[in-house]
Amino acid sequence: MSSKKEDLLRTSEALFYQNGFHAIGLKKIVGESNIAMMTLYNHFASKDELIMEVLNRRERQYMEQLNFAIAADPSERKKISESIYVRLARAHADWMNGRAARGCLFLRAKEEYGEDASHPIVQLVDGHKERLKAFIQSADSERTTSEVLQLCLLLEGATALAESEGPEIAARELIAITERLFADLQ
Amino acid sequence: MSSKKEDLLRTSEALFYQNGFHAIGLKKIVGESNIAMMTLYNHFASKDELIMEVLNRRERQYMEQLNFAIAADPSERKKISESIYVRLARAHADWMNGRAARGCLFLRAKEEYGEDASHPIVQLVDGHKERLKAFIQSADSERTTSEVLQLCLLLEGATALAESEGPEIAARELIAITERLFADLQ
DNA sequence: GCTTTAATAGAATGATCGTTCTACCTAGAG
DNA sequence: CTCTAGGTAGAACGATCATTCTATTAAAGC
Repeated sequence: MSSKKEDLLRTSEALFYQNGFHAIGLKKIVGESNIAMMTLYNHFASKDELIMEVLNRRERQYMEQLNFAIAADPSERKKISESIYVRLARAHADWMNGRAARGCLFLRAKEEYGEDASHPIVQLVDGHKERLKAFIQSADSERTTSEVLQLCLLLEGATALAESEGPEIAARELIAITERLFADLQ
Repeated sequence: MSSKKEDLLRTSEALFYQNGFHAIGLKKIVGESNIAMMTLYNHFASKDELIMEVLNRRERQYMEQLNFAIAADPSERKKISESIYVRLARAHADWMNGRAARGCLFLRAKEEYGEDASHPIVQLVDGHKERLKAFIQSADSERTTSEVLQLCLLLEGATALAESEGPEIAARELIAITERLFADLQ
């Protein structure tokens, strides 16, 4: 991938997250990305398509982080017995900790473009949430559908709480709750 | 209060919640409100001030609902022993159940106007979250600060989960978690 | 009846929006 | 050297934004 396109995507994600999708203009985005307007339109047909690529990239990175967390790590014997849900919560906490706390970028996209449910951005977000549920379900098949939804509720709640309390506090409470609710089964 | 102003505030809240603050224009708002543009500017100095009045109204209504839930109801003897946190969770579930599921309007406002932290809208939202914490703390003084934050996390999580799963499912899981975590103390 | 107040429709303003166009430049491949 | 592909700056487009102005109307208080 062109390094210009890389710059554009990274900068776009930061600016969308910081300002919102409608609030930020393409002029500011290409300015901060140090590219020309036509370079953006050479890579993406429209602002909507840029947004969707940003979201797809972000989903890939987030899922990678969750996936890494549940992949067995032989060097960490004592944590191996930790429940899978607690490990997922820790991975989500790690995700939050390095970043600005401005909510879930996917939900924010759905909120801004959701006036009609058939909008491609909305469908992308709905797909993301479905894939996340399916991933959690498959990560621990012993858990019920209700437990899957409860972990989703906790992860979303931590992301939202971080917006007012900061990521560290939100992460701490997320892990505390997850440990009480989803301690190891055996 | 003028009935035109009432109409305007009610319509504005619905449109802001449905579309987002930047995404909806004042032309559409006055159109749907059946008022003239100058009537809006007769009541509010700017769009920002309209937004802040909408948010203040919403906070008043939400807090009223929470307050009603913990006020002792002598006709409901069997529920009187229910923990205060569970009753707050039920009140939040009731709040969600009648409404469209588009997240927390306060956090959305902060997300859209939060590029600088001194923006009046951001300060209003921060104040709202602080007041909510203080209310929960004072509603059950036996609980620790950490437990206050945990209930906040659950309420925020339910609001977010409702955006993908619907309010009924989110409400059900919120109450299930709250009952497990915060059953009555005695 | 007269005055004041609030509301009206609609145009105007200047800014910014997403998108497109033009004309020029640069670097690497053949 | 020449060709090509991708990048450049900057203007232009029509649409929409928040805000203001104008001129008119309807109702209520004295």
